[in-house]
Order: sequence, then structure tokens, then C-alpha cells
Amino acid sequence: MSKNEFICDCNIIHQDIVEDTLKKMPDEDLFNKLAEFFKILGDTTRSKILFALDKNEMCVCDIANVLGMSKSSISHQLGTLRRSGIVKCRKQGKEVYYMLDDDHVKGLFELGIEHIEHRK
Amino acid sequence: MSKNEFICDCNIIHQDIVEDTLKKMPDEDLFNKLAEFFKILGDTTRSKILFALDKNEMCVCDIANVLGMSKSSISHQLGTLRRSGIVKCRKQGKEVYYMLDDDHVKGLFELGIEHIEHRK
DNA sequence: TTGACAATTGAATATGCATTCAATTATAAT
DNA sequence: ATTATAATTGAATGCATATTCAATTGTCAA
Repeated sequence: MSKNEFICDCNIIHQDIVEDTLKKMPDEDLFNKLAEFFKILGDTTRSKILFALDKNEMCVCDIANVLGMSKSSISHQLGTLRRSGIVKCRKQGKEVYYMLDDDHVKGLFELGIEHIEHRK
Repeated sequence: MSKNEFICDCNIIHQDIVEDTLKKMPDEDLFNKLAEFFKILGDTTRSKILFALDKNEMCVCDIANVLGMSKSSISHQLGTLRRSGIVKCRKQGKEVYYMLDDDHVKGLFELGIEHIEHRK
């Protein structure tokens, strides 16, 4: 690989390091999925919903009341969480009960909280 | 708490569940910080940078070349990562070398990947 | 079957933010 | 001192998306 193939206007490129790193990088696809997943957790409303569902299975109306938000916005977010495979639901009469569908969520929250504590 | 204090237009509120959940919810502040942290990870460029820095400490120019992006955009993202306490840097001459500054990042990636695998 | 209600859905709005571009800072070399 | 260069910074642009509002769907009760 010649130096002018690089996209940068720098002279001091550490070509060996760059190539070694490139060799170890996973596919674009993995990063897209990973970022997509973390983006889901990166919203206050959604993280509250997940935290709440970790405590109790609840219907949409209950979740809306816990968060103090409209049923519509909660339902939109539950749709997002459902499509991501993070929550699942069960219909009973007119109500729909939601619950967590991923064991990793709790672990992720714990690591996230550790990071926050670490930064004080 | 009387029923009309609830924000919702539902009749079938499970008041006991809602109150129990509310009692167990952490402060608003924690959710803001947690979401802010996950939002950082929830971007393809930033997650690539973190993955790359886990392999090798690198200067801005090297990172830009690994990702195939401009130095400017990388620098902006490094600023974000630095302000969040996820990476740190070391200046040497004209160059600035970046490295990870959080042990939790690797664990988070692993859990994230597990989630992705789990959904297949 | 009709009315009431829980939940979902689609469109519109507004807000946040990633990248680009241009200008600036800091350091090294001549 | 002056020039070249690595990196940072600020403003502008364009895109993604959270919430709201209105309308609709599906289910139960009378």
C-alpha cells in the first residue's frame, strides 16, 4: 500500500500500526448493528422503560404512568424496543403487557453505572 | 394517591404495580447520565474508534486512515469521547496519541455483541 | 350490534447531532 | 522569525428521530 492511497493529508502516518489495526477490525456490518443497539439504550425514555420492566411486567398504561408520559409516545418507544428484540409482549384482553426479552440489558446497565461512578 | 392524579386516560391502572415500580426507580439524573453514555457508544464512527483504540494507541491521523474519514470529523468525535471520559490522550510533538480510558468499554462491546448474536 | 376503551399507527413538527468546510492554534524545522 | 504541518475549533448544513396530535384497530361489555 503506497502512502498516497491514504485519505489523509499527513506525512507522519504510522503505516504498520494502521495496517495492523485495519486487519483486526470487524466488518462494517457488526459496527452498524452494535451502534444501532447502543442507540436504543441511549435514550432517557427507553432506558427508563427498560429499568421499569426489569422491576415489573406492565401494560402500556402503567408504563406511561410510571414515566409520567403519554400512552402514544410510550407505545412508539415500545415498538422500537420490540423490533430490536429487547422487550416482548403478551396480549390479555384489551391490554398488552410488556416484559424484558434480553438478559444482557441488566448487565449493560450495571456496566454503564460503573462507568458513571468511575468518572466522579 | 387518587386515580385522577395519573396522567393517563385509562381506567385499568394497576395502582399497586405502578407505585411499587415508582418506588424502585432511580433518580432522573442517573437515567440522563446512563442514556448520555450509551448514546456515545451508539454511533458507528465512535464505536469504530473505540474498537480501534482497543487494538492500538494511535494519533488522530492514523485513526482517520483506519476509518477512512477526515481528520476533522475524527477529532470532533475524539473530543466527545474525551469529554465523556472514555478515551484519554497524550501529546508528543505535533501529534496527539489517543488511548482508551475505561475498562468497561470492552465488556460493553462483548455484551452488545452477545445481544446481536442472540437475535439471529 | 353498538359504544367504550386500550393500544397502535402515520404524519407533522421540532430538536439534536454528525460531518463538512474554513479558520485557528501549537509545535517543529529551517 | 518564518514556514509547514498535526490537530482543534466554530459555524453551517443536512439527516435522524422523539413527541404530539389525530385517526384507526381490536377487544370487551351491554
